[in-house]
Amino acid sequence: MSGPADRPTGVVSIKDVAAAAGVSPATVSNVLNRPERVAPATRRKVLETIDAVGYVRNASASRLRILDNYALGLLIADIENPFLRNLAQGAQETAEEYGYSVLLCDAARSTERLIRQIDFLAEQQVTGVLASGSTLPGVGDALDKLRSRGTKVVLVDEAEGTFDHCSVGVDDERGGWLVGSHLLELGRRRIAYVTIDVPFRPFDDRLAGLRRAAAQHPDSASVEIERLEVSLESLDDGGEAAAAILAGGFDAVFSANDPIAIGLYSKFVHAGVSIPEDIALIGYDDVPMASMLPVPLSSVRQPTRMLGTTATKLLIEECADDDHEHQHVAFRPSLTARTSTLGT
Amino acid sequence: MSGPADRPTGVVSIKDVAAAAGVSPATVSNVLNRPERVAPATRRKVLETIDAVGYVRNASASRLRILDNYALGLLIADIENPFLRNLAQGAQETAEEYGYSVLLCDAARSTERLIRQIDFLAEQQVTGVLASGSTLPGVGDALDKLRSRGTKVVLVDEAEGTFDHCSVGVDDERGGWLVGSHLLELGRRRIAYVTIDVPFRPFDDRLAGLRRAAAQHPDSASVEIERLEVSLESLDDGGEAAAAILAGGFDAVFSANDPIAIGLYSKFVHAGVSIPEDIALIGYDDVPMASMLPVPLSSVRQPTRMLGTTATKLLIEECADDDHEHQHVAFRPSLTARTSTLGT
DNA sequence: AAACGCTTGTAAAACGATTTAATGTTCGGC
DNA sequence: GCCGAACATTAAATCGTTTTACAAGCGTTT
Repeated sequence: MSGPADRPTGVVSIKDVAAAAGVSPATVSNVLNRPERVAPATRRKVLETIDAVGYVRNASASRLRILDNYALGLLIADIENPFLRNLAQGAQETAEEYGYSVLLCDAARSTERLIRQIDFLAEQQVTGVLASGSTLPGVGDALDKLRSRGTKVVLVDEAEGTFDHCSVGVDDERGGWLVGSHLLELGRRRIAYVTIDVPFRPFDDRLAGLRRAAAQHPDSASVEIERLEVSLESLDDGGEAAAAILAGGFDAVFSANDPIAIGLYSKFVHAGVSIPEDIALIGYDDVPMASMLPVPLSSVRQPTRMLGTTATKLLIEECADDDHEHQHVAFRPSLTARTSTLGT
Repeated sequence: MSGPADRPTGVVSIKDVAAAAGVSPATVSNVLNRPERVAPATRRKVLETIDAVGYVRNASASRLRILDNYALGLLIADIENPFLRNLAQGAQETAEEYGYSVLLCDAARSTERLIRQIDFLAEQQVTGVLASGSTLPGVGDALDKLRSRGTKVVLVDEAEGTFDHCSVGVDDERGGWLVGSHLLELGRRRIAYVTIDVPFRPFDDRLAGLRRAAAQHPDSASVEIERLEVSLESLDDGGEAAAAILAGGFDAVFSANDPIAIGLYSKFVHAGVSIPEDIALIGYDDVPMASMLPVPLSSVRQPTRMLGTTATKLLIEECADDDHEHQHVAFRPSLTARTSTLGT
């Protein structure tokens, strides 16, 4: 499958183009970067030559000279997480819109890899980084080091607001509160909160919100909330949790994310429990699958895509503006009530 | 949050380190790249200095000089697709293992963006590219151009085998055949194949395999196969398809992927149809959710992760070896039978 | 005709890391 | 005390692109 006469001899540089077009390298560079500075006839000839010899700009050389490469790093702790994935897509799109290129890094749940990716981005001299997972051990330090070198950093999925950087997050406490209010309004009183067996800030915040809703309830004395755990490694095997819930006489289950909820749903169906008559069930994240279950699952939706676009805009603004005020934006989650809590 | 006295003045280069350590830049470089060539005492001092001044290697400068940067591009047509996502993870892991860094590019279903990403990778001078989506219009040409510049390219999710590159894929025709054989063996005769409304090679291959299984059946005259479509944009709204299936008197449904199958499942449950007594249901891809449904879904599992690792190994081998024989590896899918076809 | 401005084009010096070839240094052996 | 080998270090060239400062050409104005 031979194209035109192959040019096996290494890379073709701007000098080769210059020679072939009978101009100087500087002119070729001008054609590429400030076309208005070169006469139309010359410009055309150079462009033709570029096409003919198959020249492609060497980004390394360019960046070396330029110093700002208009590249952003997008640090995703786990691309399997739909929250982060949507966020990444919003970020990618926005960056593109503003003419920035994006280096997408997935740490696949490994803290160690996340830190390696930070080092990688540092070596790549990206202008800014959009980072998730900053609360993982060691990650915050690595990001601080990055920032001290002048790289702009915006944190995502982290609503705290006292550090010297921008951040964008969702108000998880409010999300939990929404769920609590919803369940209590429906008359549920014994609520199980099912979460994972490793500490994870957002999940804890959701529980706090749930508890606040309970405390605010007029009949708060009658409300009971219990925290249960499932193993992070085997979400689909929430068997013990399901058993504990059935044995515990709960009339509602709030699970810290949708996959857990769906696993529980399946267990409940097998046990002959009807949702929501016997037990109301609600998840978090509103994954596409939630609305597709036989009993559509109530869930809390987060404006993930917008998180990504907003964070990216903040980051780009910080990269462009020298005097820049750090901002902390917290988005509000919204509850989508479906059959699994409302009934039909 | 100030660490040690910040060094706001731009980047610290190898020269700065050299000056601070009282050696020449060459020595610093040697410490970094061939530590055995420098006396232990000097080495230690240089390393300390690097740490003290916070030096980070400038990848652009390094790559410019080196020419081979041991970087691979990972071109993913759609990171939402679990098949490609798993593949990407396998690839990433393997690349890491061999000391290659990875530039992960997600085209988010846009052909135009995919092509831009190819150009981006070309400018980055990556050594090789692992590409999906090569059958999309224009992508093949862009990859050819890349290859003509000397970049190694391995195709994924593409079982064809006559071009001048390696490729790795799954035998989709066989996958369809497995499903057909399974359903026929269970006594099903009127089979609906539900796919999306845009042409997609792997999905068509699955149908072909299904038809072959039917043709091979001793009682092939009694077997009926019909192809139905759902809109790509609204998988969860396969309402018409579900209605058509119920009206059509089918006793089995094979859907081209799991999300479609799960959507249909939900519709069937609402219509009071029991699975698999009235209609057997089987999907494709074996997503985690498949086994979590109240009626666990039969599906076809592809060795996606291994696809990624194998493809990456081929790519790296091609990058390292000058004389390299192109290979075409086709993996075999396997059927996981669950309640949705077997019953209890 | 001299002076000026405007348009095009170019030579040459960066950018930071690597590497080759050469220069110092040290030290054991005689 | 001298020679050569082995070791440690370095000066300088190089990678490809961008940019600054300048030169050349040419038309217009005075």
